Amino acid sequence: MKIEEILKSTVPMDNSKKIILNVLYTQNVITENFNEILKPHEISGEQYNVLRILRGQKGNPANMWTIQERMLAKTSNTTRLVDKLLLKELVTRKVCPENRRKIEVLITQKGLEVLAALDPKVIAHEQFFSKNLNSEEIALLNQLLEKYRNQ
Amino acid sequence: MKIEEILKSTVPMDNSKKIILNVLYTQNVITENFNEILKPHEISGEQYNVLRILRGQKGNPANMWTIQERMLAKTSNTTRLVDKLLLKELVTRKVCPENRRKIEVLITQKGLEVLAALDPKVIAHEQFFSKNLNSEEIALLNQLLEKYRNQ
DNA sequence: ATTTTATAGTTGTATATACAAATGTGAATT
DNA sequence: AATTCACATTTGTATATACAACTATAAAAT
Repeated sequence: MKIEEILKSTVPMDNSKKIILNVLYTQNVITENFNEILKPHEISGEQYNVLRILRGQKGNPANMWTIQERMLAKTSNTTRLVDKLLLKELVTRKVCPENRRKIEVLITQKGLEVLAALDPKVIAHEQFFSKNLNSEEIALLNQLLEKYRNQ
Repeated sequence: MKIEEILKSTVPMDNSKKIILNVLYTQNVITENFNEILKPHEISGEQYNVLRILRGQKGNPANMWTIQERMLAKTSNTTRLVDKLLLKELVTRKVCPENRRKIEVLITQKGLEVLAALDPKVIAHEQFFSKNLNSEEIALLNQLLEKYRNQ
């Protein structure tokens, strides 16, 4: 459905405005859908994001700054996100012995199992949304988004 | 910048996953930039959204449901958003005389003035992001996003 | 007329987010 | 060695969001 119909706009919209609304609305649709997938596993989207970053470390610990810079929303409070994951025993944290200001965060076996259970659902989620586009269109959409935000 | 560089991904990513990350990240960039514009006017993005809907009513009152269905994020608590706008005297609310369950919300002169002050900044914001695309690419990006989320 | 069902909005509560200030540690300067 | 500066993370606090339960009103059914 076109964005004007969704938002029941009565006046015609500039294409530049439409992109903003389309990006914001598409993000909402994706996020709501993804939250449904996460709900039975009792983790939030941001917590999932942290777990993915930690798995990507392949056994190396990540400190708070490393996690922060790899996250989508840089404004998140990483300390508290890690606190929540710690309570669920999905990560461990300890002070770095070389530099006691730093914290070493690692994903646990339990954390890896949660991700493994989610993996097929996440792939299905990604493909669900792109199934209406052919591979050229998918590549083109990525290029246009990257070009769009390149200031 | 490409999304893999931004998120410092070490492994190559599927294009379907990239779209998700590109949409989420682009939304973050747009929203952060827009919040900077709103900050001096002391309203949030959601509050701005409600004011725009009310101005679009052209003098007709909007009830809570009408506001809700025209908002980007349908999960927002419209009552409390309107409460905040009421405190700032940007809207009025009264019980609908025909159906006392309904609430009639109207934008005030002060609300219209806030929007009027923001209008040029909002247009500049929209055009700032699309300046790297030509008009065909802008139209194409809208089409692809609409096709993408069409399930 | 009374009860049931549907509609419209509000409130409670728990959790999340935003942003600034504070804390603790290490490195550099005097 | 003491002071200053930079770095890494945490904490406080105010605001926002999510979701369910609740209240009030209207319409429909008995």
